[in-house]
Amino acid sequence: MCKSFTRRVFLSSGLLRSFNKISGLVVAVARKRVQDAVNNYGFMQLNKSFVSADDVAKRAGVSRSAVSRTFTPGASVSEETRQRVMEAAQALGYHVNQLARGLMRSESGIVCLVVSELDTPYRARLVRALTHELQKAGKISMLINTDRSDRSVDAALRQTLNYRADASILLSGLPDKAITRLCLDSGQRIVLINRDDDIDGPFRINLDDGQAARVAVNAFVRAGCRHLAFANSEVGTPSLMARERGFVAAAAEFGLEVTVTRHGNTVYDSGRTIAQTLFTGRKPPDAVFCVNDLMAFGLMDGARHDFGLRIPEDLCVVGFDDIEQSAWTSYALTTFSQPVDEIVKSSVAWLQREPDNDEIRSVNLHAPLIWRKSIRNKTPWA
Amino acid sequence: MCKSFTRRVFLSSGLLRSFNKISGLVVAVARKRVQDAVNNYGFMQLNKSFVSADDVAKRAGVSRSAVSRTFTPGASVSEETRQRVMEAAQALGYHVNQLARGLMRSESGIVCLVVSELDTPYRARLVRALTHELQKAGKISMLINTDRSDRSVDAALRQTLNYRADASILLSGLPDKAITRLCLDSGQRIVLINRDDDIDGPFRINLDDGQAARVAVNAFVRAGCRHLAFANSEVGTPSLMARERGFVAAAAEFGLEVTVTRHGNTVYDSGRTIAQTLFTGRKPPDAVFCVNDLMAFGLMDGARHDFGLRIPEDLCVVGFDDIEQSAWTSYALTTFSQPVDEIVKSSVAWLQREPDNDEIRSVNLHAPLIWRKSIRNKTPWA
DNA sequence: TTGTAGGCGTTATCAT
DNA sequence: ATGATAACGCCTACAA
Repeated sequence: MCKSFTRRVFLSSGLLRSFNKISGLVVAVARKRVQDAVNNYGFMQLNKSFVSADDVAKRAGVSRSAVSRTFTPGASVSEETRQRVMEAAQALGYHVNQLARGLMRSESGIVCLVVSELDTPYRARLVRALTHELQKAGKISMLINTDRSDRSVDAALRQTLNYRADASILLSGLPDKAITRLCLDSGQRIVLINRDDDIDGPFRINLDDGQAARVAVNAFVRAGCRHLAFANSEVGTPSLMARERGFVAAAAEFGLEVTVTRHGNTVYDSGRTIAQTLFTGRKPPDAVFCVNDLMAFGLMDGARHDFGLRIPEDLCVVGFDDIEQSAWTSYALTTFSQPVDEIVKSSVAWLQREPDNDEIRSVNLHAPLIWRKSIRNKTPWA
Repeated sequence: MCKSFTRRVFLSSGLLRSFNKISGLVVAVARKRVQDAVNNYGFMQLNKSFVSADDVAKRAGVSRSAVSRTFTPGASVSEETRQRVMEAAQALGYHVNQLARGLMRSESGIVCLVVSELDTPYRARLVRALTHELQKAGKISMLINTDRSDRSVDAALRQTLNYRADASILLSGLPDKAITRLCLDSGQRIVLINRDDDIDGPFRINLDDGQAARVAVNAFVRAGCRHLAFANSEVGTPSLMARERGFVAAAAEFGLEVTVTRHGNTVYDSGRTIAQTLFTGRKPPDAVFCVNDLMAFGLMDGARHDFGLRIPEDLCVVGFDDIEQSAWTSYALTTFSQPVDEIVKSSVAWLQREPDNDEIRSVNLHAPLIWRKSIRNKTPWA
């Protein structure tokens, strides 16, 4: 018999079974109710009804265990019973109840994605790729939005603990370090993307920001730029700061100074504001490395519209992320490409390893420079 | 005692309890192993260990039921026991196991978001807002990526059934109608956003596309445009087609013909391609309504760069969605705004209603026109 | 209000 | 290879 969750219409099957032992009459009544419901809703349209392994077992004439084994990859079942079970399952529309399975096994199959500002192009792309890859690996993703710093964030993160998530992937945001610890202690595997926290235990994925910054300086120098500037936000994420430090250091090797500006969030408007600051100053730059494509767009729009500068003739710009908009003709931004595929692949691969092999703990990926039209010399090293 | 899931290090507590009944000696051995593990991992750092309601009950000196009731909103517990339970729970770090709870209750607290092309700005914004609102409502979101039309999509959607999700919100993509039915029959509540499927049962949210199209025509006419065009993709989503039909119909009322073009997906490149077609034709338009902001950007870039057209002097453009980029200076696109907040609020509100009150089944929301600089007359009706 | 008992759907264990 | 049985952690009558 199928089980029904609906409270108003039927007796719950639990109750039904209890009655079963007491009196045949009551059972008959209960059956009638079910029949009525079936008539109301049409054939086999019971509200919120699920088929259990027990049902399948009965129909196939085997034990629950046989059913369980049929749906467990590494188990030993004879081909014949396997066939019969599958057939019965098909007919009844049976699917393993992951809630119950998760209760028994150590893994629930749930991976939780912790994200803030999901509508940022780069984040959205990453989440899209991650969910896809996780699905291919048979995992399901839970999305935790850490936008507001209310307590709702902590609550949500705790939720994933309550659902016994196997792992968490932290893309951004600032979940309390204590909660990260809690997840870790609960046996979750944790992946940190572009967040250089000093906690031990998670798998950390970072880009070689320093090297990228050096490449940017090189490109600018070869284009004949002399007045370098760096456009940063005030967010202060480790990876953002690494780009800044790297740029300043590499410029110093050429004997060049860098005008460093920081403003607001890492978004378009901040770039726009920085353009105002930079080009009204007494030493306007002829090259700007923006910590982010979004800021680069704002800076470019400001330079062009408010100051009539031509890019790349009067001003060279380099960004970071290579989001979709960078390829749009209005910007044609030369920028560093986030190796999204590599990030995703290595994350999921690590999640699938046995927790014992603790060799690798972090990975440093390379972000190649994508040449478009915001720097003068298209081929720097010919 | 805390329960441990790790297989390699400890005996499982289940085993431990069985032994408990057989021999005191074995128990002692098991305890010692646990102690060793504690020493290896540090204090209270057991691997994947969770506290159960039983543990809390023992510590608080009450029954399991009392603990359960304490964490069930509508239950009757005396203030005193409640206090003691909470205290014990705090000390032990107890959290309700939602997996087990979902097994008993009719609701799992899981809402599943079905999305394709998540990195589209509008989609990303919607998902961000949805997750936030759902979290506020105490729900947790599962993300289903329907990008590839492999069977992996169906598999993923089925997964949410297996996790007994309370509801699904379909933003896009083309999940098999049969599976939508399956979800419905399993008692899931379903919300359809901008997908005018003809299935009965789900809650449907749509925009008044026809009216928006009429407003667009009005705006063009008042700007003195005579040669109207409509830029569409070949995707053929109901809402996209509604905009097209509405635009053509409204133009007809003014005795104006519309050049309708459809190309590829609803993205930037398609707009670019359509610009080529439109402006090399023998009757180039002076006004284009793009079904989508992304296509509008492509069209604008094409018109400006490849044909030297000025916007809005030579060409007026209107888009749809009002994504972040529309406000960027390079585009300053006049466009219809997706009422994301209303969409999200009404979705979540409907999900929280009792399934019985079947009054409302669909909602039609208004998309206001946001005036920027891609149409000549800024104030059409003064 | 509280404790007891039984069941939710699954898997792991142990005999056979 | 198969079946019975005992967990997993929780909820909910029911009786006290």
